[in-house]
Amino acid sequence: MSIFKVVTFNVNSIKARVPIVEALLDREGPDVLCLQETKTVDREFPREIFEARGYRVLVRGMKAYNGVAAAIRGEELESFAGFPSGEEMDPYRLLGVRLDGMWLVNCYVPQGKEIDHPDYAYKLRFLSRLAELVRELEGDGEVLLVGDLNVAPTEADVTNPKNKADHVCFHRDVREAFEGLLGAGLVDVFRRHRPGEGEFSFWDYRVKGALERNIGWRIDHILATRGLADRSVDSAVLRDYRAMERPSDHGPVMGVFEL
DNA sequence: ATGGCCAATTTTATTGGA
Repeated sequence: MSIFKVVTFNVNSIKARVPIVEALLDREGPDVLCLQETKTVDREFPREIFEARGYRVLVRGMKAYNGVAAAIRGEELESFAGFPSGEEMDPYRLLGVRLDGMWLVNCYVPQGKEIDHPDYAYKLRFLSRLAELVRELEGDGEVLLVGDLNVAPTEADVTNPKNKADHVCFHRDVREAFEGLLGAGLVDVFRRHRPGEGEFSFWDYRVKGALERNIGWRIDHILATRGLADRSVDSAVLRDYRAMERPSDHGPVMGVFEL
């Protein structure tokens, strides 16, 4: 029996977040750290902060936008970026890594902009493909899907849900798409351990005192297939990192498993 | 209460984020 800790963190630029990510690695010592919105081309990614601490790092980044990375302890057995038959930007939003005993999937789902914007249709397609991918990967065993899914799945996952019906992160269609992931066999690991209200992972910079007043969204998720979810022992939002100097607008989300 | 923020690039404005 060993402890396996995963942390997912939308960094909103890896270069701007080096001190916070270093603190996260040193204090939490995750086995796997998945990052989104790294906003940095691969040759400029600060691999050294991970490698100096004994991690291997897989990156798929581009200039200014998007970008995902995974820091892992030990060797990946196999990896991929994007969907088998996907779209141009998908590889900068989806990283799959075969670890010992599971497929790890790190994703940054498109935000969608507005309900009538083409990006929202792309978001729904992305989530639909993600559910399809999960079903395929389940053929190999357990699947751990983490990342910024840009969906608050229930009314408990956002402040003032009543006026968010047409929001691209809360619209009924996008919540239905999230349900499609659960329908593919994934379990909301965070909710298994934290059933209460006011559990958020994103607090908008623009809302004055958002963190102190806890006005936010739970859009960063840790989902796992049943066998893995049954071995989870804890999950939490690490909001201290949102309160640090020069923070991301997201907080890291942690999941702990006994494997 | 979605902007008043923040980060990046096309930088002393614009764009995207959620």
